Amino acid sequence: MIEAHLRRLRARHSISDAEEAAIRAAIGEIRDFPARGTLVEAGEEMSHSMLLLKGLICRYKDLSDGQRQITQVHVPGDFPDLHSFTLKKLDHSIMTLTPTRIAFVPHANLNVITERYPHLTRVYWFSTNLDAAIHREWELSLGRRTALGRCAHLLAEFRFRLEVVGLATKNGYDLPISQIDLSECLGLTPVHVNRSLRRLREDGIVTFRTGRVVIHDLARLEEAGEFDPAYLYPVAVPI
Amino acid sequence: MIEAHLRRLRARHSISDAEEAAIRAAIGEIRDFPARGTLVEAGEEMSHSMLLLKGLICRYKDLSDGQRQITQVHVPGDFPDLHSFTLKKLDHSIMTLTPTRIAFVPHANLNVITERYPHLTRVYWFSTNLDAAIHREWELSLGRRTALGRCAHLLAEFRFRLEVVGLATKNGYDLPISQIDLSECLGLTPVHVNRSLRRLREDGIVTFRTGRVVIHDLARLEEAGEFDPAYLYPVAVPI
DNA sequence: CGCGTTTTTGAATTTAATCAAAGAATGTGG
DNA sequence: CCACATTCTTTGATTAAATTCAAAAACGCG
Repeated sequence: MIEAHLRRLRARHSISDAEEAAIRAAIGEIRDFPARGTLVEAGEEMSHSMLLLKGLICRYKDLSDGQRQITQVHVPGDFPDLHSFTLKKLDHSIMTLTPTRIAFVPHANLNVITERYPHLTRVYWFSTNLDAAIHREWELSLGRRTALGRCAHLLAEFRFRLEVVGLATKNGYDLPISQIDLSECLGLTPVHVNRSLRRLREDGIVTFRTGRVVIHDLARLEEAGEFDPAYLYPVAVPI
Repeated sequence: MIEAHLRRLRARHSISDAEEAAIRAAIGEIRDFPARGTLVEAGEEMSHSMLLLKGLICRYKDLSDGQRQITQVHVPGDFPDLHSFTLKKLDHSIMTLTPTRIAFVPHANLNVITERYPHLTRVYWFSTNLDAAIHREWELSLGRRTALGRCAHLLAEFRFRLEVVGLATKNGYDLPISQIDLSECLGLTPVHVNRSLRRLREDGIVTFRTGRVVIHDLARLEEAGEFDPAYLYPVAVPI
């Protein structure tokens, strides 16, 4: 059930049996949610964090004219609002992109972890710092990459993150979201995303269609987006 | 010496005498650095974190063609690379923008804090989560705000963060950096930043000149940037 | 004072947004 | 299972925003 999460943690750190037991003990209710539903509104007071078991969700912020910026997309195994444990009120909203299954982890249980399991606390701290590293890479995309580069980079990032939890190969992965969703990640209009994707397709690099990403040439995809996975910390780091 | 840092922490959380002592005990060497110098190169292995006592520094990432995106600017009292405690290798570089004074905090000492001071650990975890919240707001700026809105928002954010540590008033603050630096924060060219700043000045909102920001109309500045300080967590949150 | 950097401005170009509308896919209720 | 409605994708034409190129003016430092 939380296998994807453990796999994600163990990709970077060693987790002892006692720590795994502590994680399992911290988990409360498990619930399913339909696609495109609000999970948390910005400013809401949180008393639990959510562990994503299945599906895709995103965090986003809106401007007053309705323009939306998705600040991060989460894949199974992620702990999308672990930061609410210390922030309490979130500065952003969270919604499902696809049907999802979520495990709720009460903050009281996370507090027990910080009191009794310093190493596991550091591992979870690392996890929120990894989220911040992804934010920084997106800042680079939004601020400096071209439309084509942004699209390529995002598709490469998703592939890499999904592969860590066994949901992608070198050749492709399921991504059942719309080009509108992509445009809200990329700071572009849906029309321009569509044109950029056409270009990537016509150049024989990648095809995104009907909820699936088919990669024709991974090397060229990563090159087009200047994707370097170092910011995703793929290597184990003892802490 | 670390008064700005304590002030910043205590703006949000209560710090006990024992915790303050633990912070002071964790501090190692203190050094001064000139303006525009590299403090850390991306990918470098870190064994300490840096506490900014005086001056301004930034974190940034470059593309291969030399384009630079500054992902965050740090003000006195900030712990700019506290995240290196868990990440070890940084995904970005760090440089000084102005002459600075920095206190080095060995990771070994931070480790002691996580083993012995769970509450202080949560406070520092909060601190890195606050950094991530700033990243998200910058993603919104870079992805969706207009050039004018980005400039206004950034100047409003700097004012707010500097006021927390007593370095800004409602009327202005020192900001001894160039328009080129601003353009690297904002994902714009220096030329366009210059034009946006002229517009803000001619509209009687704010003047940025010779290292100083003079605010003519704070309400209109924050309105122009749709600045809402909620993401900076100005209110105390018990954790 | 003189040199290098930064700021400022103008003109031309490029990129991406906007507007508009036709097709394709998806989901729903009958 | 089909018909219809809705949403999403795709394309073309036009407009707007920001970049690029160029050069002069101002500033800051040694």
